[in-house]
Amino acid sequence: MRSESVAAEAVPQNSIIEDEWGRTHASGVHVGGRIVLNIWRLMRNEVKLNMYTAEAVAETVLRRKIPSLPWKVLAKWFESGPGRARYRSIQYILERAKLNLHIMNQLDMINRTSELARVFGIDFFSVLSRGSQYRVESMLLRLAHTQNYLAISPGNHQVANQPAMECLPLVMEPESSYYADPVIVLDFQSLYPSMVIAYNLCFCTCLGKITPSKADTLGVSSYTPDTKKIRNLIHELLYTPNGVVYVPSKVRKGILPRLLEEILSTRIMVKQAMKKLAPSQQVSHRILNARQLALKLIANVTYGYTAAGFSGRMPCAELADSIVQCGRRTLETAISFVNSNDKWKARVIYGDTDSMFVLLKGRSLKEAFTIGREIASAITEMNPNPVTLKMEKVYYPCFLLTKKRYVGYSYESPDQIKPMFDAKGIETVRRDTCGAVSKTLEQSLRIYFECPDIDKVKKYMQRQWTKILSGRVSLQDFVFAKEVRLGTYSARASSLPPAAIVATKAMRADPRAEPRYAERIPYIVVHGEPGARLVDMVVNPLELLAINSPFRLNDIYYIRKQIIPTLQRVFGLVGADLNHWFLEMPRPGREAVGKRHSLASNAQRTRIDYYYISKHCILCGELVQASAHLCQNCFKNENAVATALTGRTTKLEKDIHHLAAICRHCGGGDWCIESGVKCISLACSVFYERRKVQKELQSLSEVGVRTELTNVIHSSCSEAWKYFGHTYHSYGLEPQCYYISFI
DNA sequence: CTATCGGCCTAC
DNA sequence: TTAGGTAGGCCGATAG
Repeated sequence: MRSESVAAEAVPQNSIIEDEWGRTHASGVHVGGRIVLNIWRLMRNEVKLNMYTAEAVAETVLRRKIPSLPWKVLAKWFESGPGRARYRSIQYILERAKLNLHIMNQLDMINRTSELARVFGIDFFSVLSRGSQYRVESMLLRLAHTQNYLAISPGNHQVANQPAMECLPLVMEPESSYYADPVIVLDFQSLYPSMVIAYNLCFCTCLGKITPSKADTLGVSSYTPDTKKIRNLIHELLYTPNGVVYVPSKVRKGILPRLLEEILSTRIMVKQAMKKLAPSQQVSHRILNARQLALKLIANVTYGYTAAGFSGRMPCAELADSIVQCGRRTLETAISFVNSNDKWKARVIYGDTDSMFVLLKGRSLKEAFTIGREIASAITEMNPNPVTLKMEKVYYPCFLLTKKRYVGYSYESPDQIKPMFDAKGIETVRRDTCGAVSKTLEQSLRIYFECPDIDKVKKYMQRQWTKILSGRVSLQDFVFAKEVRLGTYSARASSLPPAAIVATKAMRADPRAEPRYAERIPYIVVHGEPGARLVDMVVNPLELLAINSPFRLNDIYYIRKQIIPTLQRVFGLVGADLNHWFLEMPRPGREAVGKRHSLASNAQRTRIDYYYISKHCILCGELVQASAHLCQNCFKNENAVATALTGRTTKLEKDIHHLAAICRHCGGGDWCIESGVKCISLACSVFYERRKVQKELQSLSEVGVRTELTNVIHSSCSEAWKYFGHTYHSYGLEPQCYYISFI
């Protein structure tokens, strides 16, 4: 999203000094007396997307497709003088400007931001422009004043010299496996705020470390505890597992516990108020929901404030350690309680910071819910207020892969009929893989969860690989998009990351293509010369989508480096060997001619695929030599060729007509001032489909007149065909469509 | 082939 | 002047 201002007039940009912070945080547009919102930056926090172009945001937020026209086309239209074309170019820009308002409206940004401002007690723009420390301080300071505390902030050197934090949250190493039995997931609700309240942990209740170390500091200030006095009173004090002592609340109630108590109890009140609302009171419901979310947010970042060692204004390592260590002890106690309680015959198989995964071997879903509730209330009972263990869900079945990575079918109540597909940390929820990986992974997991028969997964995957190898796929599923931060990359590294390579290449052609800091730049992997590194094989998707592109999708890279390793990590746990599945797979075109290949020759074939450009006969799908359109058999049968070509061409022309009609309606405008649709939105599936059909049509039109010539020349130069486009040109041939793909 | 590092993204 | 944290997995590249 390039134009993001909600501003009438902008001062020249060079009058503002753009420093590092401005580059990474500001909007780039400054208007006196106005608040300028960078909607692109706002959207990054609002919705989780692969790319944040206006088209992508409009599609998810507004459920509306909008066109993306190249600047070149717009400029040409505008310069064509008064008339329909110029009108269209202006209308296009106006539509984009209005889009900003629609998006802001749809997401209720202004009201929600205002609500945050009210809850935290800060001004509107600070909600968006400043960090969470500011919010915590705002609330903390206000409360501290009522208790007659005076706030004095430490200096930079004091913050820098504070002792390092020593305590770590508990992250269990899971028993990586497939679990066919119910696994209940229990969470401590707001664990860290609960610890602060339950144990009265605060800056103002901390007496320091009782086990004397070299420390003559507490947090950022110099302080030496009177250990003798403290030891004498130890039975009246609170002693946390990291060796720090706090006064109990009856002696002095801490500011932090008081603040968090108010936040949590207010949140409960707000949630109760929400339940009482009539269905017609939607506006009030939205406001109350925004309010309770704001309260949850502030409760959760309060711990971060005490632990903000790098950037913090008032961190306290001992306090932060106490919070972490109390939390850890709470979880560890709960885990060993479950493990040692024979009546449940349960075993904790994983836990992270505040959560517990409990395996109930041989039990039913219903029994799991009963036992889960028993465990939750038993452990809540064991702990001081307001510590609460809640049964979140039951996985049935699930895979635990590694720390922070798991996936399962989840049930939130015993009467739930249809389970939810719930994945954490794996490729289905990550944005550093492409659609081909996340979709095949999710689908094969669903297949396996529905019926744990690995053969079904195998069949499914082999079908997908066949589709990929024969090009019957949308290139949209092969686009990676990763954040690029130019200027932050290590000078010692041999090359930039792939997305940065593509970005800098675009900047060489046009300096205005410089990406925003942390903009997600799309790229796609194409075939390269033998031994090429990944960074040598990445291009802008538009380069591959161009009608006369010399590039070919590196299907083997996607299968062998992306899809297989990802699925292997999951299904390897149930004995699958994905590489073997791939090698024994019937190859595209092979079935058609009834040939069977041994494993060895398939392995060899795979290597050849990797190094040499090959493609498929447009009629039977048989693998053919680079840029030949037909296999030998089809080539010989002239009549069949003529009939097939005519039929295929007619169908494709119908397809392209249909697709163009969709594109004409997109955005409510007719963009066909010239012939052909000009939109190049990488967020739009229709664009990929349109290019695919166009490419095939073009090569079909060529095949009739060029077949003979192409076959002759290419049988003689196939050895030289190693350096894709370059060699091709040296033979005086127009680069044709290499990406023919259908069966 | 293994160890290590930089980069990216996620869980909590 | 601005700026919550740590743990942790995995890819790709390079050095040994």
